[in-house]
Amino acid sequence: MSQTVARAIEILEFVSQEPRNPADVARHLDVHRSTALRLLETLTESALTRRHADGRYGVGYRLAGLAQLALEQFDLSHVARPHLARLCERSTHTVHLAVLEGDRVIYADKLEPPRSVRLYSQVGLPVALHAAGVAKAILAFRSPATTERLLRGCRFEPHTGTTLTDRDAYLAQLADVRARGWAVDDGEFEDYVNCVAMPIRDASGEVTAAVSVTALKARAGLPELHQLLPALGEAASAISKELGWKP
Amino acid sequence: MSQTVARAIEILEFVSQEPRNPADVARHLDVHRSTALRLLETLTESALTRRHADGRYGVGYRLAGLAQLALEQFDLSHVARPHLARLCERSTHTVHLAVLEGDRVIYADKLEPPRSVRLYSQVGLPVALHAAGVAKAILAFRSPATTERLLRGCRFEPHTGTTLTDRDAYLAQLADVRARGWAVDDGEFEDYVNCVAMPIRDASGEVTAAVSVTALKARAGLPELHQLLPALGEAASAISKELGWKP
DNA sequence: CAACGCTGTTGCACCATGTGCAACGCGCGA
DNA sequence: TCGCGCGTTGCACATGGTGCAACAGCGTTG
Repeated sequence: MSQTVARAIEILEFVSQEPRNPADVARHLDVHRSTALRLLETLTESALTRRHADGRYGVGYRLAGLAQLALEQFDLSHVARPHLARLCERSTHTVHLAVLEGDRVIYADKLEPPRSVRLYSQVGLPVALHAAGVAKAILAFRSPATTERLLRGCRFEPHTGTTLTDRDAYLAQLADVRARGWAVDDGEFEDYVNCVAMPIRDASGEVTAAVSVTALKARAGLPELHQLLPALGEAASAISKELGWKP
Repeated sequence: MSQTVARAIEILEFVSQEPRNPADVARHLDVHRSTALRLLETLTESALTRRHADGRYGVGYRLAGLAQLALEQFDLSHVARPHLARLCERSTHTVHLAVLEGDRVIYADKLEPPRSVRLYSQVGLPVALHAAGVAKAILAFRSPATTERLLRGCRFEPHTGTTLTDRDAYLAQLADVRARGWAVDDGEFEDYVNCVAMPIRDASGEVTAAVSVTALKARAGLPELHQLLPALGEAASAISKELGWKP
């Protein structure tokens, strides 16, 4: 692991939220002002960041350009996108696509209905394996060996009153998910957000992705989200079939 | 300038074109295999890159996520986008938005009509100041001092038979651009590509951006592109007005 | 089937680079 | 006018980044 590269990446994350001046960046990284400036200069030279007229640094156009250039590498997202859009429109809630990547489950796409409250999730960030519906929807359909390996680094930290903090209880819930075909997040990561999730299968029938419908409990609780299971199932099934899955 | 960060960024550029295995990355950077692997591991840990099942590394979802997160920082692109889209549709050619950033002119947006031949330009990359229409459209309307400063690092390298390699001839052409209000690239960077460009003004009347219509000479030469000057002017003017410019 | 070449991986010594520091100038606010 | 915070630069040095050696695995070739 390269400390210097990790710092540069953290700068990108930091200034993506909003443009920041070099002193803010130095404080955020807990490094000297001259160190922050040198890292910013390197990122700016390649246009991943840019210096605004007021001296603050924000994200540069090359970040957008690289994302655009690499679009065709996000093949699953491409395939899934129209189905996610339809599900988002039908459900009027936030829809996520998540993928198993190495030892993590990462959000691969996110669609939000117009005028919705922004949820915490961001494309590219990993989920809390023990608390996220999409993670349960994936882990439930993996081999016990794989599930064990993925959970090895999981500390079952309590986030809310409903977070599962006991490994055995969690594995029991995965058995339920396997039986019924869908998973939930019952305010386990944030107590005012819940979701329902279903696995996506690839051409070999393996589960390495999942799709979910997420809402504020105040807007739609689990009972309302349960009504959306048919639509969620249709989306998950359509994506799976387009990936080559034959049920 | 941080060599380590620059290497990591070069890896991102390299694998954005297509996924690559670590040995390819090491060769590309001219570093040891273990160095390449360590840099890739750092990028992968933060999901800027990801490891495919076949061992190759491609771009990761976090790159897309950061670009999405930072969307609102590209305010000029937002303002310009609808006008660029209309111009692209009307002209049926590639449309670029470029901005002056520090001592460089960088492509900020690019729209291509369906089924068009891909041109070399990429969002986030700098242009050759002496050979690009958008650069001339910007430099022509900057103060002589700024133009001198920007051209200080310019070596007027010949790219094609029509590249301007003499500084004084270039400055004379900038005077023409100023007089008539638009610039051209007459196959100066690539001999089979030409364009027409116009400056965009901000609220204070300053020129820090430009818009262009670009085409293969085989599809549309300068005479055909000249026909598009009214439409180009409308787009440039509409964007300028939306930025607060009052003519 | 053995040999070879290439790749991925890891631990480690070492050196090149990244780092913080000091100093300075500037701008801003009290 | 003064004090403070920030941006910037040159430099000494500490540390992290680097290449190397060794190993295992895999695919190809003879």
